[in-house]
Amino acid sequence: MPATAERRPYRREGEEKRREDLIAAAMELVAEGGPEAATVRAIAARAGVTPGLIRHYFTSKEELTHAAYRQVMESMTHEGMRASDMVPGNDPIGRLAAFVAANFRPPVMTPVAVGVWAGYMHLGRNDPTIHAIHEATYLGYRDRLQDLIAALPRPADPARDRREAIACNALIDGLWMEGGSLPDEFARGEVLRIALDGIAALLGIRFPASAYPDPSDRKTA
Amino acid sequence: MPATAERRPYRREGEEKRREDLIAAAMELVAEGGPEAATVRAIAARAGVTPGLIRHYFTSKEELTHAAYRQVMESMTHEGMRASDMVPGNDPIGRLAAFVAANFRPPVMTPVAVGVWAGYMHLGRNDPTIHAIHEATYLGYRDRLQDLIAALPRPADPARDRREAIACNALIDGLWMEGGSLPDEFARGEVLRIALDGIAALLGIRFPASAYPDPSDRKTA
DNA sequence: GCCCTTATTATCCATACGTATAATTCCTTG
DNA sequence: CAAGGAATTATACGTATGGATAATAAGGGC
Repeated sequence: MPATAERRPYRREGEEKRREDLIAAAMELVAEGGPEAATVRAIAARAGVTPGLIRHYFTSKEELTHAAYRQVMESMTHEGMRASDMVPGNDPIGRLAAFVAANFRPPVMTPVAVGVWAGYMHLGRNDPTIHAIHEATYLGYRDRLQDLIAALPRPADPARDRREAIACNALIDGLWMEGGSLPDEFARGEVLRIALDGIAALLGIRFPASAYPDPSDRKTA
Repeated sequence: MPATAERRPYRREGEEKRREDLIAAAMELVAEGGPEAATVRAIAARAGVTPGLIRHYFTSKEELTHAAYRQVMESMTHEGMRASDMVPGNDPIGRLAAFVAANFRPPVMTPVAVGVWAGYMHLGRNDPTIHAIHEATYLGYRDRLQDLIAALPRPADPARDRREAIACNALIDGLWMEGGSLPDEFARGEVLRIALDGIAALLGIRFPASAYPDPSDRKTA
């Protein structure tokens, strides 16, 4: 053992940036290889630090991975709500279309997001915190969708709205999963087009042509 | 250390039974806690043997878990095909309804099946064997669905059939996931009813009342 | 009823994991 | 420019994992 054991040089960073970097590194690794690939050592290497630092910012590795999971899930819901809230005027169909469309473009429909979701899905059955995050984001999403459906210009029927929200949510989930995990399987804009057509059929409405992606991308491969 | 170290007594079993037991044990553990819970020691304990025996029947732990995964996936596809093939006469709508219904009852829609599916889903991105099994069962399922849709009594339109098969597949997937992982969230038969209504809306058809579950179970909670 | 094959158990090994703690170096404050 | 504190690295520990090998006993063939 040489006495000249060189110690790795480093820079001090703000707490916020370090936490963000570690969460981002954990997200990437979970997306790539599932939760079991997001080891303390791998996360640290990806973030460019040494493993010990993780426990300086998080009381345990679990806390870090939970934070990463929550961030992915919340970002997805927030994207949809933000898009629908941006539609001006009293336009229930336009708001619904915007909400749907947000799910089928980055940053929501990406291999990373789908990978994280899949990697954590089964953990919710054993980990109460994961389960709580999953339930909160999942049911919150569906409730938001049901609100948009209930606002459509037609006779009120809460039981029907519930069933249709469940169906639309399932359709969006399935398409999002396929489109995000097999991006080369579909033409540009194809998944969104199928989603809008499907939701219109499920609800008995029509979306305006402006809600659809550019027709030049509509090729069905 | 006592010299009377008692060796565990055992019975010799046929190779077939031992393999089945080990696969079943691996399936259960994957369903309960994901692939990382299916350790060599846990599988052996569940099957009532000692860890060394696994390597006597399988060249590696991977080979065992792949066998378990393939068995779960193939059983799901076979259930749907078997149900639709059992419909007598030239009855495309009845065959489609039977295919759909098979997905929303045991042994297809169970927490175990959904757990195995979720546990292995993300592994397909790195493990070529898992990916091949996933792709074969997944696309095979969708092709089967598209065949049933193409057989409906209406003008032929392959491009439309493809889009509708993608949409129906996504709807079934999403509902199957929800219904299997949150069984207490839905009334008996509710998921199947929503699925049939949704697919009918997506395809512009109507299923006969006989395709639906017993009306006494239709309560919407 | 003995023996021999082999199914099964027991033990060992190298590795990787999460965590705890000690040692250092960067940066700010005066 | 000195000093102290905190951010970061380095090292060590206990445990669990998958796999390899040696020891044993169950049960069928003669």
